[in-house]
Amino acid sequence: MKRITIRDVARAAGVSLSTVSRVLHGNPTVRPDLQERVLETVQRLNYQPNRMAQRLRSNASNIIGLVISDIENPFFTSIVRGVEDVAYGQFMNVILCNTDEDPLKQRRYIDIMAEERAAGLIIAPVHEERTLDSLLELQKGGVPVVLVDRNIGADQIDAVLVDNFAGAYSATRHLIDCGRKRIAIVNGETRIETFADRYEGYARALADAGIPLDMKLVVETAPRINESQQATSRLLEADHKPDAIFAGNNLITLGVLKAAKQVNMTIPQDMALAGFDDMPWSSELCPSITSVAQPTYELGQEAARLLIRRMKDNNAFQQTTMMQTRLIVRESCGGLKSK
Amino acid sequence: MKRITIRDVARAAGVSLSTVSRVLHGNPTVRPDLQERVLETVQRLNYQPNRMAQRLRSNASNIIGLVISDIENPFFTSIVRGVEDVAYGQFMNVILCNTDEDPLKQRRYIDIMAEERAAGLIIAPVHEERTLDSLLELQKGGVPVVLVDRNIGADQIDAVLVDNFAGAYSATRHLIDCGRKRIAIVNGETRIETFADRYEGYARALADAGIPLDMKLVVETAPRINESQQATSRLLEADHKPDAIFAGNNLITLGVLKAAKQVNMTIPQDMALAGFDDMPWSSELCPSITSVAQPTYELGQEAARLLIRRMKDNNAFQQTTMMQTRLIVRESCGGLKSK
DNA sequence: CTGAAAGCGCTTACAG
DNA sequence: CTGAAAGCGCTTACAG
Repeated sequence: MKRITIRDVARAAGVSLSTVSRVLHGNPTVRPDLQERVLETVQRLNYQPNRMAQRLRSNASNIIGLVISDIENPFFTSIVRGVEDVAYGQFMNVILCNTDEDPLKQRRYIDIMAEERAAGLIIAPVHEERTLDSLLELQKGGVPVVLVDRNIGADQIDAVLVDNFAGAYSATRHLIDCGRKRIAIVNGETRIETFADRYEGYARALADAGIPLDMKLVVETAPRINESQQATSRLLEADHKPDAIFAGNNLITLGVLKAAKQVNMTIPQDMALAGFDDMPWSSELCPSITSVAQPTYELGQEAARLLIRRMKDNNAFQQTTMMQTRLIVRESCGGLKSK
Repeated sequence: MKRITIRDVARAAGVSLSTVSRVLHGNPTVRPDLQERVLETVQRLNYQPNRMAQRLRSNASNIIGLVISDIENPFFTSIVRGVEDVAYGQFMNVILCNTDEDPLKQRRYIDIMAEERAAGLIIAPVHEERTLDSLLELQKGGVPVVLVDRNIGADQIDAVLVDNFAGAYSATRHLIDCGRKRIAIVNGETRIETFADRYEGYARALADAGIPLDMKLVVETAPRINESQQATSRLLEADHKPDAIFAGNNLITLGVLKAAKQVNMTIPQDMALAGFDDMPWSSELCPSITSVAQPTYELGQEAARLLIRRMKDNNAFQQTTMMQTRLIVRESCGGLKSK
């Protein structure tokens, strides 16, 4: 099963390696008849260049690496679509890696992208000691990098971010406006920037309304359905129950719903619920869920645009794009309390 | 920004290239003191081998390519998790590509995987003239291939499949048992094997119950929320409405729900609904949805296992694993009609 | 046990 | 306009 090489083509077409290579790269200095003969031979032998060899020489590829942290979170898959749609418009291909919030996997995938000579890297990073350094190194090595969704403290790397603080503030404020007093937060781990920002927004909204922060109402959990359901169960079985929950993302929202059902609490009567991420099913849930919509697809698009911009001009000034969220009010918080 | 090469290491450590290479590959014939010196130098210079060059020579990688057709469909992302978990156990990395059901993109990604010298390929293929051939070619070229979810007619390629026919049959049968007479199907395009099988299961269940097939109740749509919502709207605004709908996948189910709400039809009173794919939110919807659960995670695991098996023994007999579904009955079909 | 050399499949100055 | 040759960074027989 020997592969056809450029040498085979050259021999079959009766020309030199150089000529074949030139034809393949659209070099115009080749005599038309030779060009045709080469093209015909390439077809006939079904020759496919060996990219390893190509890249060993010239170091380029048309692959964009996209590293996300949870493939099962629709937030990220929507970003993927945004990236892909812009990338395809530029004839780039997108390759995806899922780190699962695991610094080890992240490191492996960053290495792979470097070694595969990706044309660029878009990453929703897990913060970890060496992450920033390795990204900066990658960038210095000629692979443009764009951060998406999570700022790991670099004003040296282009980034596309969401105003998580403001989003969480608006949701919490809404719960307060609905007359809730004991507002809990079930949140992802605050070692992850987005969740830290959401916590801050929540805390600030409470403070601004003169509601003291009760740490018994602050729950941190892995941002997944099962884990957050269990964490919420513990919260709801404890002594002083909350009369409202702000959920840190869409998976946590589902976890909270399941936990509430389990202990027979009715939403919004017994407890209000607002959550981050608006999903296609948010409006179809029982009850429909008030949620903070993020511009996920647009995040992906913008990240790809920034990356391509930097691929074209590696000296471009660093740019951070910040996008706002939108609160979508539905049934899960009850009505507003009239003043 | 010149990269450190093996030559730099050799020079710095005062040995030959060969020796460095041997140390890096754990070749035991190297004197311990030299070995240590080399290792120390590698560390100090932060040397990372160039994979392009490595693979140009020895053709191996530890990357499994995983090609799916819709990154936004939770069915596929759950498969991804299954593949990853098994792959990591074998120290393989997984790289994902999203074809979007587009034969062109699929072709590009298959090529990329071939050119990147992936150690193996798992694919949920879009059926298209050349797909099977290119996969067979890849396999002959030494890259093991496993089909997942979709059989494109190859008993020459290992495959992990779901019994879509039986799943669709059981859901349709259930709707019949609930006393429904005018049962529609809103399905994905039957050019895709899974949807074709589901259609067959639906049709057979009707036939077995002596209910004539009414082609006005057979709707084909892109298997996405918006498209299926629109298609369902047209169905529900037409003359003789259905009294039940069988939805071809989880995204279509959401589309049907939205369409029903739009025309003020109440489920299950005005119309029953059962759908393929059980999702975390299926139980929280309004009403909770009767659905056909697929072993998604297990599909991914088994696919990875088959792939690794073949990587170890390229002469293994072809194997097809068929998995069954499970009908989960909830509120959306109303109660069973007692006989 | 170690080094010099060939070669993987390409691209690209360099001559002509 | 075209070819011969060098070289990308490795690995691996082949000598010693």
